[in-house]
Amino acid sequence: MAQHVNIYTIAKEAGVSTATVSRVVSNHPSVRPETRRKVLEIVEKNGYHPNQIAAGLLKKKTHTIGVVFPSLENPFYGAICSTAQQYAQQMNYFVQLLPSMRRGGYDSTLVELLLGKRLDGVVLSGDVMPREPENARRMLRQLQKYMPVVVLNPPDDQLECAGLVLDLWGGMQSSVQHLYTLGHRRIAMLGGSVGANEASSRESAYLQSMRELALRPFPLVQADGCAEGENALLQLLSNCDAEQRPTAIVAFNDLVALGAMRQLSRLGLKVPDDMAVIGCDNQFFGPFLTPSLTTCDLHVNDAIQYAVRLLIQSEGELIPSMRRKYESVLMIRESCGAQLGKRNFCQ
Amino acid sequence: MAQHVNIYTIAKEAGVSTATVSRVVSNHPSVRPETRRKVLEIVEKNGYHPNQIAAGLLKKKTHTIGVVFPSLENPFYGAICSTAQQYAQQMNYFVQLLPSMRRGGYDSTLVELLLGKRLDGVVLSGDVMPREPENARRMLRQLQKYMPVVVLNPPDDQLECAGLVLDLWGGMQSSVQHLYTLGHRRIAMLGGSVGANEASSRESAYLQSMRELALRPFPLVQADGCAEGENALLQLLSNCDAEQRPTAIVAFNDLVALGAMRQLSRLGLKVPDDMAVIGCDNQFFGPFLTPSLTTCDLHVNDAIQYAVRLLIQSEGELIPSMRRKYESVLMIRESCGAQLGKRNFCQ
DNA sequence: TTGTACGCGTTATCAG
DNA sequence: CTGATAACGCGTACAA
Repeated sequence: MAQHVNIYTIAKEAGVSTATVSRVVSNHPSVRPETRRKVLEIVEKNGYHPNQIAAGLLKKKTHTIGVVFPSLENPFYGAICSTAQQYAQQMNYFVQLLPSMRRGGYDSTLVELLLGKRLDGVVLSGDVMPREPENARRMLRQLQKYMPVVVLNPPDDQLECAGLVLDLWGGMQSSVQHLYTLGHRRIAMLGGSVGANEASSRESAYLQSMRELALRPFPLVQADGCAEGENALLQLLSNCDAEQRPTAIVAFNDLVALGAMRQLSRLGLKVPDDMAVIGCDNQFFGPFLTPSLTTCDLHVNDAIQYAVRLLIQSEGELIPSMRRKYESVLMIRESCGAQLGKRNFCQ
Repeated sequence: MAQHVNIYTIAKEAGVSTATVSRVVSNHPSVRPETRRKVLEIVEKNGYHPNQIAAGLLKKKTHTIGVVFPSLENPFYGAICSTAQQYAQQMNYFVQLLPSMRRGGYDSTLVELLLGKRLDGVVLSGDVMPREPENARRMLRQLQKYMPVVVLNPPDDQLECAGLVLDLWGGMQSSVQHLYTLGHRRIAMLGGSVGANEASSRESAYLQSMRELALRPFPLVQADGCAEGENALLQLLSNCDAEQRPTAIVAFNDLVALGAMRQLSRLGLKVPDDMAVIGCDNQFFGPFLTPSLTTCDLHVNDAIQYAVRLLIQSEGELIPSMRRKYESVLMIRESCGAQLGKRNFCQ
């Protein structure tokens, strides 16, 4: 495979200095048109492509931001990468995908990795933070010593970082409240990952919301993803007799909701008549299910877009510690049974 | 924000040469244990993180492969990135996301970009190739002069490149054939993007399959994505009277199929009894719809995994021009009405 | 307007 | 086992 020609080759062949070649390829104005033309000709002839690695070494800028996520299997993180990509592109930046190595929290190798890459900034999606607050604090401090960081859903309010906070808590609360308003009294929560921060947030929101409404919460069933959602529903129903079974479920996310709905249809239970379902995330497929899925939009796109903007605008400087909250709004569709205009909301 | 310390600082403070520091941090065996210990101590104390950019400059290796795609909105490309990411990670490589700038084909700036980044290789997903064969050929030649390339679904058999070919043609054919076997005679194709290569492949497969079965093809309706699928179905039905309407549709992909199914349910038409539906792509949500979606698995994951492997194993050398085909298999579920064991296949 | 020369932070080579 | 030094390819003061 052909060797890349470098700036020296071009300079020599064009009979000018490397400085001039550099000026030509970076569109510096102060170069005689004729010289420019000649250099460009040689550049074209030899197929010269300036080495951005070398340039970056000197300029201390990679024009690249990293996005760290636990797994792209989950479309939630896929959407995050997608949004980050789109917005970065507008700003003439690039995105590098950085999976967290260990399931459930990153270790110090990730910090080494990120710092070694000299990225211009990094977005940490919430679930990649270490469990132990002490570790999280230490890693973040180490990282932020050298690199701008934005954390999506920081696990801890005390953590010194720029944190964008999705309202998972409020989303769960509105969902439960909405179902209550529709007349439901036996409301279950379905799914959640063991020990995940967001999960515990949603779970505690569920438990507290139920308590405030003087309702008895159902035991939580772990699940993430469609297949697990299918199983979790079965497990939920097998835990109680038919008379005491929930009349409504709030799923951990839209995937779990989808799995649950599938299982319900298999069992011959109609959504929303026999069982109301509310998801969480507002994934693309929600409006197109039958019945369409009531879910909670977390405005994660806004958050990611802001994250990317913060990182780029920081210009390599530390982003001051702060929190910015994003509102969650319930997207009321059919699966919750709130057929607007057909049914009395407060029956 | 703190400056990164460099290898000189460490060397001086540890009282050794930069060469020794380099050997220590890269685990070179020939260094006295005591020296190593001492250096590591200084490294730890000062928070030294070797600059991979600088290392890459010398080693001419970025440990990064690029994935070029038209848009991450479409989960098909999301899955591609995800798979590439996972497999690259196993081989200790990284993935950089590279959107094609222009809708419908990349221009020469993309080549400049890729070459400038000195990536270790690049996967071009099919739809990013230029329309005009002449341009495609030229860009690919330019790119492959310096960088290993694998093309997913190359638009042209003559194109000199390593091409992984998904069997979109065969997938469409099996779908039509399957519906025919189930007794359908009025089979429509729904969706496709204007001028896209894969699209035209599927479209021509549809037309030819219908011809071979002595059936009259329905006029093609453009669509991609769920929302467009919804509309396309309406358009399809409005083009013919009720007696002549199709009894089965093959969708351009699973997104279009989902949109179509939604619209059908809105119109009160039952899938598969009133209308059989087959998708294409085998997206994650298919098994969990009601009815579950019959679709065509293209083994795109296998292809991408192989692409990444090829690129990494090429070690920077040109990958010989070749074609490797991936089989497509029909995932028969409920939406086509072939309820196995319930209905006679060859009625 | 153009050229010289140095620095960016590593690693590899070669001599000791 | 260790050190000195030359690449790697580019940008940019500074001088001309």
